[in-house]
Amino acid sequence: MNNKETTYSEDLFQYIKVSEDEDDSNAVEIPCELNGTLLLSTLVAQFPGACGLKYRHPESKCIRGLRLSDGRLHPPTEAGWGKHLYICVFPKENKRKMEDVSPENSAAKTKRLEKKLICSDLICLGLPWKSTEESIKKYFDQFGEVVMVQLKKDKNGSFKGFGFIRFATYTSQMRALAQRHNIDGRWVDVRIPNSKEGVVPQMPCKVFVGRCTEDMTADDLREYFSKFGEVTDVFVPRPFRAFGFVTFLDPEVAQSLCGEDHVIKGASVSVSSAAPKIKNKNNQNWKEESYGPNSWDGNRSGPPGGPSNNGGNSNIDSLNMQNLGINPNGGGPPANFNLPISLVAAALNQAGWGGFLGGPNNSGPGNWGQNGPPQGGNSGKNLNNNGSWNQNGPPPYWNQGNNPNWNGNKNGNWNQGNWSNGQGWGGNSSGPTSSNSGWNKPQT
DNA sequence: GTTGAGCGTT
Repeated sequence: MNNKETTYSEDLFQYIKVSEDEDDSNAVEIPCELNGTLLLSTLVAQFPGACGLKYRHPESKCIRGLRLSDGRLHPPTEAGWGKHLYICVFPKENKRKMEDVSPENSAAKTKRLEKKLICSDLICLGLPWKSTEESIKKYFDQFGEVVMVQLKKDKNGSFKGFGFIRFATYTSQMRALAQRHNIDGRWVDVRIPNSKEGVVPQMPCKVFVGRCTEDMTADDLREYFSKFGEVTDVFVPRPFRAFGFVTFLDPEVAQSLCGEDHVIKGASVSVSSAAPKIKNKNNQNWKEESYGPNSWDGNRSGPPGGPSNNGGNSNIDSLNMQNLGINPNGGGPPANFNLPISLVAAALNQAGWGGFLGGPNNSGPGNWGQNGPPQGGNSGKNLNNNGSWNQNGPPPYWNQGNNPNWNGNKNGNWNQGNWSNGQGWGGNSSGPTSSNSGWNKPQT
């Protein structure tokens, strides 16, 4: 593909030795990419909080830093990585040992970590009654090492249906937060606990990709951007809108790409923050230019035929805060949102909330109620206190009227109509797909 | 014994 790949061809899948200091007894061998670079996300997966690499040059005896670009660390020379022991670089305020990530920190260390919290406990809501700490640990081990599971019980010792987990690494946590969870047939919400609001940094993982051409599919974007880091979601609106969204597992990868131009399928696309533009706080009309870096409107951001105006004030500042990494209310829509929730959901899902807002997005809803896809017909209680969907799902009008694309039936199930048939949300990887089946599955 | 929105005896 390029010269570097040729140059480093002997080093395909090469592992390099990385340690936190010059003592290599704790070194970890981590894999490089095909083109000879090392993804920062790969490094961070093993060394949470790491921001770079350095090594001691054998001749000069000096410490040399490695070049970091586009979320990738580059080998020190054209000859490749050599046999050096590479040493992690941590942000100055965050210099610490791996053990510090564990919850058993001293108070002083914990305080120092507050500036850049690596992991948080995560709350798991809606766990099956039959869950045990062992079974929950076993389930979440697929996302990375689970260092804590606490299932909450009442005074009688009976399980209350929720609990807390903690991963060893931020990457594992991100991975778990980035998708839905079906445990023993139940949809389980995994979220940052309310108690961690505003404490745990919620960096935006989603970028806006502008100047897309019509022949660029979600798969094209995924394939291209995967070389920078693990892609957890891609959204390409159809009909053609000349933009898309790509969500990375690692927010640092997302940030590193912002402001860059990239060539995909012979066309230059621009990558920028997915944070929505603020136009007019009052009377948001969700039309052209009112949202998104390059203009996109609320009408088309949801399935065609969805509600088209809001009829109320909105709290877009909160929305943007979320996109900018501020998490005022635990990841759900602002509690005082006055927009029709359908629009909010449609817009937010594309505005960078993919991993945290429930909705047709394979980042997965942390916030759908226990019944998974919304059930129709309710008395207006559509949001719980966190602004998440409750069991009743969105308002009845999602399922009524002349909006066949929102739902082909009125019984409130999302498993029919066009959610998965190529219209509206369907037809791209952001809608309910086989990889996130369960949109169709009622929960008891 | 049943149940299904929530936020943790640290």
